[in-house]
Amino acid sequence: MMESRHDRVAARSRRREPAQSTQRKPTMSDVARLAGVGTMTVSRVLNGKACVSAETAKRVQAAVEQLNYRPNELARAFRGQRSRSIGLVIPYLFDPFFANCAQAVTAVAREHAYSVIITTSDEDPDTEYAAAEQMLQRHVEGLVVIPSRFRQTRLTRALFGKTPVVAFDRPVLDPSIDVVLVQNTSGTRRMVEHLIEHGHRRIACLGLSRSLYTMNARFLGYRRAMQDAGFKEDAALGCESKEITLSILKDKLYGKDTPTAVITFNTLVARYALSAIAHLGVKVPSDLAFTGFDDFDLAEFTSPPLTVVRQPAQEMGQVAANLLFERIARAELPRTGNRIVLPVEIVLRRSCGCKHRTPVIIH
Amino acid sequence: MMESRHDRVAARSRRREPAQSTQRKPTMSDVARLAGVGTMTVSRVLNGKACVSAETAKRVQAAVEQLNYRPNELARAFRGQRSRSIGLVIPYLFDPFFANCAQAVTAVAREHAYSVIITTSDEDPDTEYAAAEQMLQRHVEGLVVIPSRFRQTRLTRALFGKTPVVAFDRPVLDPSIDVVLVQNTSGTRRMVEHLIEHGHRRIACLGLSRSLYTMNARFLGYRRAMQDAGFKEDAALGCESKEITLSILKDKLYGKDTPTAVITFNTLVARYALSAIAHLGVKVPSDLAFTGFDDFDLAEFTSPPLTVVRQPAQEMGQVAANLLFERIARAELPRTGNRIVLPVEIVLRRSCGCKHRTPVIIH
DNA sequence: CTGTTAGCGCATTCAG
DNA sequence: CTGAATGCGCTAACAG
Repeated sequence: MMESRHDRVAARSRRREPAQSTQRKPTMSDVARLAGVGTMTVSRVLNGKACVSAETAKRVQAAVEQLNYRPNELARAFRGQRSRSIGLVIPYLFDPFFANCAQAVTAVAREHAYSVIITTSDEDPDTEYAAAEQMLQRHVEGLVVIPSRFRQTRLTRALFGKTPVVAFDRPVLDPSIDVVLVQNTSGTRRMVEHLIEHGHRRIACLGLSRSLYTMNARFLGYRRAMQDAGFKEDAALGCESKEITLSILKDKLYGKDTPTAVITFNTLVARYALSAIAHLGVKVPSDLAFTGFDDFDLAEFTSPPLTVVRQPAQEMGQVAANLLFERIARAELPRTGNRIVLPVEIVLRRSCGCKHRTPVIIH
Repeated sequence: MMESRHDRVAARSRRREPAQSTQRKPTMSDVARLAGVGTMTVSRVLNGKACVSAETAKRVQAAVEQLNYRPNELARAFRGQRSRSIGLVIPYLFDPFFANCAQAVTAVAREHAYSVIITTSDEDPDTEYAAAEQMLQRHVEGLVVIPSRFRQTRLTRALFGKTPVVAFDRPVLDPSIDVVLVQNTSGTRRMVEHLIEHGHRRIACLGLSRSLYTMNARFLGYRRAMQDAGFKEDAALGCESKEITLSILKDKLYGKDTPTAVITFNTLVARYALSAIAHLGVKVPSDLAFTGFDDFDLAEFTSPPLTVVRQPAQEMGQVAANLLFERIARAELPRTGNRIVLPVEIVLRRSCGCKHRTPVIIH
């Protein structure tokens, strides 16, 4: 029985001998052998540790080139407890707003020479949870996430242990987690106030469920502005589809107390509403002033150009990612996380009733 | 000296003893100890190998739950030579077209329980190359990539070795790499033919450099249609900015042989052109018929609604990812790769001169 | 059905 | 300044 084991070992060594030109990727010891040094020396050269003579360093470099050696990041991460990767969890990628956030995060990660593992949660808390868990199992060094529905998200500090997490666009319940937001409430309020300055009194808002943090925050801004002005709220927060939105809008516009202005709470709902408005033959802004939350590339070319609250998507992703890398560098978790709120801009085009030939931006 | 080593080892064992409630994540041997079995048994249970009695399996499960054990994916990947991850390299994420592609890829990956490492190349061959190399070092099992400029991309089979790669949206030079494309040329040709049917003879095209595969392919479709009809080409393929596009369009529209119709080759250029057209006060479609390549969410709400060639972004990502997973499963590389071309649709709205109240889609 | 042994490729000890 | 030994957590290959 000793025999058989010996044989195996021998076979193994034999297999390893060539180490060259076979399909197997070269390892550090291949490099070491070729350079006539120990593996540690190679490791040191690769990691730029000073304590290697220029002489040997050069020999090692040469061997690396010759073998076209590339360190196995997997082994390195496994051994060194540092995976040089972060996780990114967002609801969707087909929403340009989220995509812009993601772009910023990947850009920051690249600056730090980190990889990004990305997953879409589809706004589903379970998918989100599974994604986070999966990333943790991959030992990401940190996580940037746009949490799904506020009250339902299963993301907690307990799950993450000592892995830093930054939430953005929407907060999580756990106050020890950093969060980066935009001025949802005040942005919306200012937009509604602008509508009021145009002389509107009956202003409707259109959005999705208030169980989404941003929807609720924007609704609160709307409510605040309306209450301050002493006007009556007119909210429809179930615009889940083009059809539903059409029927909601039809009811409103053909009913009594017809609104003379609306604000939509995101681009998706704006699209549904625009579609309904076109269908109903309503003229914007003469019959109905139209405003939205979240700018988009072609907002200037809709008819009429849309007045919107613009949120800094890229900046938000960037700030969130930078915050995460700070945490990673510091390697200590705060009792209570940061809460950063980024300013929004009001972009006045013509759908609100303004006559500007080019957009006017208010900070 | 034997002493000292012995001491170290002893210290180590001691440190390991508790294995409980400390910060350290539980390992398989923690589970094994708790369940009173060997680590292999735990491994087998976790990987669903049948050869474990239901009895022990249950004990192991219980131990896993109790310790809240999660396997270390890094170790697993390192050991098993299977990282269960793929790489995704795309030019940008802020372009909705690319973002949609990415969304589809991540969705397919999730179905396969694979992670996705994402990087944006910014259309830069060097960044792209570095990204690919980085992913290879992380031992992704495959790569899905939208290559940067055709002739410059440094992505080659040699770089990838036996790791499968699927290119999409744009091909690579290496014919052994699978590629998924859309009907760029014929789509554009059909669109131009439609313009011709509307009675246009002087049709200009606006795009970016032909060094981008898609630009060139679309230009070829334009050229083909114009030549077939016996009309003169009028191409401007340097629309790199809003300003440049404005000056190009101004020259064209105020010059002689004024075009009566244009086709833009992507959404970015469409935006530049739309801006210029608004600036110049040109009426669409009466003064100038307008068409584009690549549909977008709000194309219906521009003024007038835009007629475009619609390309199946999500489907392309999906097909590419599925192809990759096939290759991964098969574990053998083909001499010559697949070349899949997906059909596009012509979406007739009103900017081309059609009077449709709702879009008409031609397959 | 279950346990033992060994090693994936690297970097952290420690000893020269 | 350099090298040898050791083990990260897991699983393939065997041995019982």
